[in-house]
Amino acid sequence: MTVTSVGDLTPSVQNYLKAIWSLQEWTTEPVTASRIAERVDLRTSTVSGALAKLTEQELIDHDPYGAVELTPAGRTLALAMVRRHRLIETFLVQVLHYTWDQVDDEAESLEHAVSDFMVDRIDEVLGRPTRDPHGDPIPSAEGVITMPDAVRLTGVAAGSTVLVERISDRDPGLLQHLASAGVLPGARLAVGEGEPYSGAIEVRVGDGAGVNLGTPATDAVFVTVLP
Amino acid sequence: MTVTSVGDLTPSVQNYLKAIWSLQEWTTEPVTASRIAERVDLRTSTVSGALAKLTEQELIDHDPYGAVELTPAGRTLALAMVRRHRLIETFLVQVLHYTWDQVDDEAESLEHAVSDFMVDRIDEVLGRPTRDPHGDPIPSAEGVITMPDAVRLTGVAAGSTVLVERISDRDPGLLQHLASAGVLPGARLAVGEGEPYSGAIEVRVGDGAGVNLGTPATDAVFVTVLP
DNA sequence: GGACGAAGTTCGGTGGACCGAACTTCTCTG
DNA sequence: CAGAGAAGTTCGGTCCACCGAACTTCGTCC
Repeated sequence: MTVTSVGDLTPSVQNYLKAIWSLQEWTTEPVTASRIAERVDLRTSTVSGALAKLTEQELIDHDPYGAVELTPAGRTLALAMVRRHRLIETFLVQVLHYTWDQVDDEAESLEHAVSDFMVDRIDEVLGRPTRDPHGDPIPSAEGVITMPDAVRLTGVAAGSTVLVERISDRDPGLLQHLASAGVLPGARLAVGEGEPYSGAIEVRVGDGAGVNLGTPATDAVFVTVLP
Repeated sequence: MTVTSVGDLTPSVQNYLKAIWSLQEWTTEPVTASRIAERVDLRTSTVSGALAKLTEQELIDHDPYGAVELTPAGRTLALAMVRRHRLIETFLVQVLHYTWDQVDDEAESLEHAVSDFMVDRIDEVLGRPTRDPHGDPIPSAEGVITMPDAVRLTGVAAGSTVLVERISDRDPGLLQHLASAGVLPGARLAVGEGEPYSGAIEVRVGDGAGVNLGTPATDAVFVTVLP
């Protein structure tokens, strides 16, 4: 009795799967119960119980005290949730004129309520987009996702010119700050030195003025280095 | 500690309030526990318990074995849910190109997930509509609703010309049938005789061909009689 | 006015999702 | 290599929403 549609899952299960997938989207750090708990904002005791059920439903592999991994079935469902989330975000921005720092919360609740039919309609109306407003890739209806090979701005050498691929943070304040500085997906940045030992980087957007970005910000910005 | 926003209510409470309001939108029949149960598709024992809680929250007036009535606070919240529902339906039709028989189920789940902010955005994008795709009036953000004074097609005398104001049914099959016959809000109908004692009515839409409508259909169609 | 059936209520029980507190396991460090 | 602290698990308990079965109330009709 394998689950085939994400609509058959409870909202809570949908959330766990998406959280687990997200936690390993951009790193290879093992996914642990406490990291999941932090992500979904629940106690570890709650998560621990949930992991047992997910294991039983064969959506994850998890041996006690060990790391969590999605099974193929779990991954497929998680990607369906990620697809929902990112399509909804894109829709909110393009059709309802949300700003990109407003979409996450709204998408978080809508993603559990929309039907597969509606997801497809949204996809169609938007012209089957491949990136969401943060630059994140949108999985296809078949569950295929192609990750841009981007690096964190934090590690980029001074003097480089880079293209912003995606902004990973969910904090609206930081997103607003980056947006007002012009650091958006698709922007071209000239990377300079920061104040020595400050951990900050000086960045010029297009041909505009320079901005100083500290590590919280540079960690959130993923770029490809241009030749 | 009076509730002010519909978002503070549980989905279940939201449903009860909307159901109670809907049950007295077009009739003055007393709203009873069993009618509510039928509407929300739950057992009367469940509804009975729920009514006790709603009473305690001062959203309804209900003395045991008696009829149910919304308090002013309950009515305001119910109207907010009706507003959500009808705006979402309109949005699904106009923006996502749903047909009018597809919108009800989708709106039913979305209405619990959207934020007040999103409701307002939808309202704005649609140009602050006053009727939904079925012709039902949409309450304003302030909770004002103006009912068209329409009558059921069932009672209209042969020979009249009428304007379709609204279609009240939620059965997709009936809605499709009426739509394909051209019986839509805004349509002009010439009402004729039906087969004697059949309970049916012959109706001509615009200048098209005639259709026979039985009572299930004519009961669902609300019209104003033109001079 | 009494009895019957329909409508409504009460009550015990279920399942999901969550919590805090107590306990176990793991890991790292002295 | 022992033990402390962090991470993870277990367990009892809560709340919500629902159900079925048993019971009560109401209206009506003979």
